[in-house]
Amino acid sequence: MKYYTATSNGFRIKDFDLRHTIESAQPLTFHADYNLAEGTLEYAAGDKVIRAVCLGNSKECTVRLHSNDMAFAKKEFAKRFALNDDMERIYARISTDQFVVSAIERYHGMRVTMNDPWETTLCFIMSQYNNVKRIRLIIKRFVSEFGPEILDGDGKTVGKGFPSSGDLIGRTEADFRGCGAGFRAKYIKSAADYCTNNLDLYKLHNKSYDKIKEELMRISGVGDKVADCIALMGYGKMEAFPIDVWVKRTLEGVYFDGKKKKIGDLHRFAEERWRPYAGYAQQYIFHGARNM
DNA sequence: ACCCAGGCGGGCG
DNA sequence: CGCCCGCATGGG
Repeated sequence: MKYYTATSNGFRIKDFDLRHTIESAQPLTFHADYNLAEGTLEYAAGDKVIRAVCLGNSKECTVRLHSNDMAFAKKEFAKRFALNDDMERIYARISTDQFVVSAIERYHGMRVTMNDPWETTLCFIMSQYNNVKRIRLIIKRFVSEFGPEILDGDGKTVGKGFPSSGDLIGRTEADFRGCGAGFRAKYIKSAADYCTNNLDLYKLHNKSYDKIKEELMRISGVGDKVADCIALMGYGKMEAFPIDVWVKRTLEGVYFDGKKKKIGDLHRFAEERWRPYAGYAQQYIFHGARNM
């Protein structure tokens, strides 16, 4: 049973909502350009620019892709937007109470995206003690300042790619501060060096959630919460349940009568309640909480 | 003007 | 261990 079908230049997809996915503050959405009125999206992936138009509704929609490498674009889009996720099964599992059910109703079709591990790492280091609007501003500056040029077939520049860790080697903390990274600049510098020379993020995919998190937390500037975000949105580890201020406040308010709980206790609660899709529950709780 | 933002590392008891 | 503090910067 497939939840989407490929067409010559795109997909027909069930239970997919581009808008809610883009607005839910995931790595791709920090640098992609999205036009709500037109339903259009443009983003860089690898050394390509991909454009997409989404028509229809969250139950059933059509995505038309534009790219000079359609095979790559289809593969990238399907992976990035988690088109293989069985949303009916996921919704059935995490619909444990009215709070989650109403969040699913409001944001039906929102996906937990699968992003490049380094892209995810940089984005979430940038997210600490920051707000979504400003994260977007800073990440876009990083792309335009440090990202490699993307060329079309005729050698003309059509955009900038997301800067790899190697692209940041040779840049200084001051360069990153110049983009508005602030006190996070030292973490970015350290992480770029570490991920270029000491830790290959692209060799962790087949490792366990625990092992991946342990490796990620060796990066300066990556703690428990950011590591969970990377495990979830960079490696697709659904047992990851990032607990930020929004999620913590919401869990305490909805499930613990407003009483303060320890992060560890909340992790155990979420794991028990929503496994193996705790990550999806988190994304709906987070997005729901932020929009109240 | 003042306050806060998808936390983290470091220092302290 | 747990707790508390400072941290750069742009927008409300």
